Amino acid sequence: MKDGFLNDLNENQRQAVLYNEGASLVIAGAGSGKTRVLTCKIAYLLQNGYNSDSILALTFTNKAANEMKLRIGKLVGEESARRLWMGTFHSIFLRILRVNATLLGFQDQLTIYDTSDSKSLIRSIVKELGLNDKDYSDSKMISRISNLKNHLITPDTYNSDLTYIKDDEKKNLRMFRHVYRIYVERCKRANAMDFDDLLVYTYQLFDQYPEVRERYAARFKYILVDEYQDTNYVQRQIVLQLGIPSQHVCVVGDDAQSIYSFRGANIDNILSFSSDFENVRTFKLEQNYRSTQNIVLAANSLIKKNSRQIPKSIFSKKAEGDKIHVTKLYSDIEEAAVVVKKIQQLCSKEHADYSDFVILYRTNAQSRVFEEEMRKQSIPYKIFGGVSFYQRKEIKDVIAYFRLAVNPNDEEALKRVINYPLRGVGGTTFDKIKVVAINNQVSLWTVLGNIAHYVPELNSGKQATIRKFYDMIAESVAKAPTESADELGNEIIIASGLMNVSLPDQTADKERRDNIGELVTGLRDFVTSRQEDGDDNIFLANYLSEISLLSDLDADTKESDTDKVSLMTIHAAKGLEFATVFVVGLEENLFPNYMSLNNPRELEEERRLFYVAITRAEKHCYLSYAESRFHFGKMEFAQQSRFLNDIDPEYLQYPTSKKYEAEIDKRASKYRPVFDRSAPLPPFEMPDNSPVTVHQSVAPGMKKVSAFTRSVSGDSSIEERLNLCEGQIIEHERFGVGKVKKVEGVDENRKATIEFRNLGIKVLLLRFARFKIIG
DNA sequence: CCTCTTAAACTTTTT
DNA sequence: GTTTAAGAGG
Repeated sequence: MKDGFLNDLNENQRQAVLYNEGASLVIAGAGSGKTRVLTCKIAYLLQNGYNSDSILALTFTNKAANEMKLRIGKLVGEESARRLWMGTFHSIFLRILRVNATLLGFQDQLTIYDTSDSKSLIRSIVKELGLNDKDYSDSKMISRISNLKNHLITPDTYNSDLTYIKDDEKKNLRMFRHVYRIYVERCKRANAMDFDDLLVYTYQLFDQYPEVRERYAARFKYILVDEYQDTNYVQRQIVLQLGIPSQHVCVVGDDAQSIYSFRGANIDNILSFSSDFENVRTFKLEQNYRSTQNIVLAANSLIKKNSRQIPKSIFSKKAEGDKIHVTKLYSDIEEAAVVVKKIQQLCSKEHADYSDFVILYRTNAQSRVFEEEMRKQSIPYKIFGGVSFYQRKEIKDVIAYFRLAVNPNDEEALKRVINYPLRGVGGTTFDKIKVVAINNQVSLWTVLGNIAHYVPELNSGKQATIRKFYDMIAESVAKAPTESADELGNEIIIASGLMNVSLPDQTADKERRDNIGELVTGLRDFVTSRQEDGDDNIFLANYLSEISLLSDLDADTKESDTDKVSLMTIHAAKGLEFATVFVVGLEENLFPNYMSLNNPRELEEERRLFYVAITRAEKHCYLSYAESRFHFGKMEFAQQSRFLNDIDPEYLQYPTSKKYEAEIDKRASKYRPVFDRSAPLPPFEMPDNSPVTVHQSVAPGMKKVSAFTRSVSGDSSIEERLNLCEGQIIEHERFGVGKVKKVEGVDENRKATIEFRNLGIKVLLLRFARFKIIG
């Protein structure tokens, strides 16, 4: 196709697309067609001599990358869009590191540690060093480490800098440097990288191997970066490493929408871009094509309250539109009910689609009440974020086995499944193995492979179980490089015994199995879709590196998912737009969040977050807050957010009419919280002649018995119990009445298989089991 | 020595 | 309201 798409651009947009002689900075206000500029620019480059694989386009979310690929595909054809190097910083760098990480002392099959893996490793290290986990909490450690990594401060640098060490002394974190050093060592020994490592090691690769850097710098003839205001120090450095030689770099961003400083993002990157490159041309996109004038003006008046920003004046030529509605409610429950009702109304009256609506909140925890209300009113909805599919326990279990097949040195995966399903390798045994591994500076896997040599004090039975586990994993390791991902995946699920585990709760058990089934389906889909793309050999390693960087936001939207109300955090909503937006929970301590109240910089970030929220709206924007809300399972009271006062009242509409107040009041009684939850409950009465005893409270010193325990008067003696025979009937303290099916073993190993009336078959170790022989 | 039950602690936002 | 650490029981 011709470059007809240039005609759809305004003057500034067109100039930004056409200028490709040197570095350029595009300051793009909310809704100003930023994505359009990026996609058109790439399409233009492709039509003017650049190949797909010579263009590098970096984004922050997979979602943004995929959407852009789709739009470029429409302009220039899917085939060349697919071959672009377009993706998140993390996924692109993983792709580079998978080829080059051996130079940095890694083996070729890298594992990615997600945040929970990192935390779990930190906890182990803190424990091993004998530090208390209050001062050295995993969250504190991980954020410190992340911060250091994002500023390219290695453990070596850290250890040789007295200012850091003195600072730690002052904060009573003297041992932190050891935690950091060991953490990095252990990741490396496990052949694993965390999210930050993907950036740090890429930087180091280019820094220590100039020929590698030159190769990639030459390959990427043009580099584009989306959301540049959200880049951190190391990301900026890598852009410099690759972009300085050619100067063909275009970054796009909006300082007003910088909302990731907690992750190390630095607004100054966008300000210093002009000095990082030569003769930078700057383009400003100030016309908002998304929202009505009222929304744009309201947002402008809000952001003006921030001190640091690049001057610009965003305007809209759309209709004036509604004012922004502000609603006060009694409780979080009422807030949910009113918002959902409003959506229903608008859908029936104005024939809006469900997908025109989004509910935005500050924290994921707020989604619950809305979810419940949507269910109750049977309105289709879709929650983004929160607990991702891949974060579910059963899925992480399966993935851990997959990870071991690809990289058996993966310590966190091994820790997770060495005793799941239960095989009798508990904490004590595992600790022994770990101590040996640390002392010998080898991985856990190495110890397991030669258990008799490393841990001779383990009895032969334990050694045998461990050898069995080792052989099972070793078999999958052997097959991983040659067998297709879906085949091997299925084999592993069977061999691991994960499907033999059943949960006591039937619904939970079914859900668990369904989820594993869904994972298997997903794996098969992944393999077939890759095969359709012409890749014949798809291994578990490919699958893992694909999913390790996926978040739930990226979950592919199925056809059936189209017409639904969206629920998400404001962070997740960046880059999206909706006809009608509800921003909920506008209360002090929640939004702005209490964590940021003491720090003016963080408070400004919260305000930018609010700015992002409002500017998602095309036509209607509703703000609401509740005077009371459940938090930590307790009722808490709140005041309206200071941010509501930051918007020029000219653009706001408070519902002041008498009629409205009456209506709210009427509804309120329905949702008004019950305040006397703490009042004493009436005594719980048990039916007469029940053998069940209820202990509501236990006097100090008394043995505690849980409620509803069937009391057995006097167990049989140990001799009687050890002489138990087949066919006898017993009554167990907890399990109730059962019949002895089988007795085996001698002396202290003597066990009985017993069929209980209510609970089915159990095996009891007679030395320990407490029961009474009743027949 | 392992496993189940109970207690405590915690939640900002994400690759 | 939910997930992880310590204690008791088998």
